[in-house]
Amino acid sequence: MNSKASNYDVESRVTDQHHQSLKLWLRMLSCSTMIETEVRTRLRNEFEITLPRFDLMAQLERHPQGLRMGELSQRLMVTGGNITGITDQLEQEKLVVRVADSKDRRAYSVKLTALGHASFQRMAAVHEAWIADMFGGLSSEQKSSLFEILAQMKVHLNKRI
Amino acid sequence: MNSKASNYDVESRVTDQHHQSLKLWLRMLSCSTMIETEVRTRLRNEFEITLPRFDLMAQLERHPQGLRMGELSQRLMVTGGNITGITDQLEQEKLVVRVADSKDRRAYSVKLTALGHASFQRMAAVHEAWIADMFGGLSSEQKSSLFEILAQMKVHLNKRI
DNA sequence: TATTGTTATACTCTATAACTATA
DNA sequence: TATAGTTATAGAGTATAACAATA
Repeated sequence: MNSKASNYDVESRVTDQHHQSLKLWLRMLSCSTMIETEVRTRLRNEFEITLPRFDLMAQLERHPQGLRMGELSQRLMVTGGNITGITDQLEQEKLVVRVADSKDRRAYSVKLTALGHASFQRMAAVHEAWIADMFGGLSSEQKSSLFEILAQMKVHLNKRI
Repeated sequence: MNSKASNYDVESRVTDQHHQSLKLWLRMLSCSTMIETEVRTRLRNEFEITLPRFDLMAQLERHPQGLRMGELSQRLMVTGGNITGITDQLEQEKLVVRVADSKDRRAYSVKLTALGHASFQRMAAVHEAWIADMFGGLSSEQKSSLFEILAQMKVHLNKRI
């Protein structure tokens, strides 16, 4: 085997691997975009809520003691100004409240109101059923396998991005 | 086994399945959002192009004979007005041209220019390397497996959405 | 009348940066 | 000074609907 042939093989394998990853990415993007678009549409049509507002409520549901604006900003991965806007809207609809922090007068804790909690429970149950239906084409084993692969993927992404 | 116990088991299995799907979806969304955000940022920083414009060029690269505005609208899954805007920008930069349709004077074919083709080739190679790197944490077998599972997923989604 | 594409407009989501109040 | 949050603004990205030209 001369070096030219060897180099060629290596390069062609690299290119094949590249193509495999690219095709995989396009397929993955297509699936998640379809689901996300559908979820956004249904949330709007059935509950008149946007996805970022739903996500903010989901965070508060998991943290009943409340979260500060800065924490919400980190968790939802958007800058502070946006959290102010989303929180304003939800507060206006009486779904969340800003509670003054007793120790730091610059800060607030945002909490779900009783109405917000009830409202989120109702939406979350329906939302979960939508997702279960959309993933219903996979066997339980396939879902587990997908879950594991994506876990590994995420670890790798956190190193590269 | 009485019917109450039996019902409870069924319900609990349903709920577990629901939770499994929901967790899976959140993980998948997180992975694809991370990749998509990173790709958008890099395209902007390194090539001063947005993702929709890159995607439109990718469609034209695959269809050298050109595509009509309506076809682009379908393929990119956005409404016509947006295609007009993206095409205007790309045409201004001499990357695409509108070619009058000889048979239907209402219609155009949009094609890549020589500059557009060369420019896309350069970007696509770098883009593909980014993706290969981001998926580099998975073995070839895991990628194949992910590819197959997503294929099945997509078939199912096309029935449900 | 129906279709192709354009224009006008508005809304959501996001980031950046200047700002206020407090630490 | 530094930090928590707000305000103001700008720019993607998208949809809807009215419109002109042509079929």
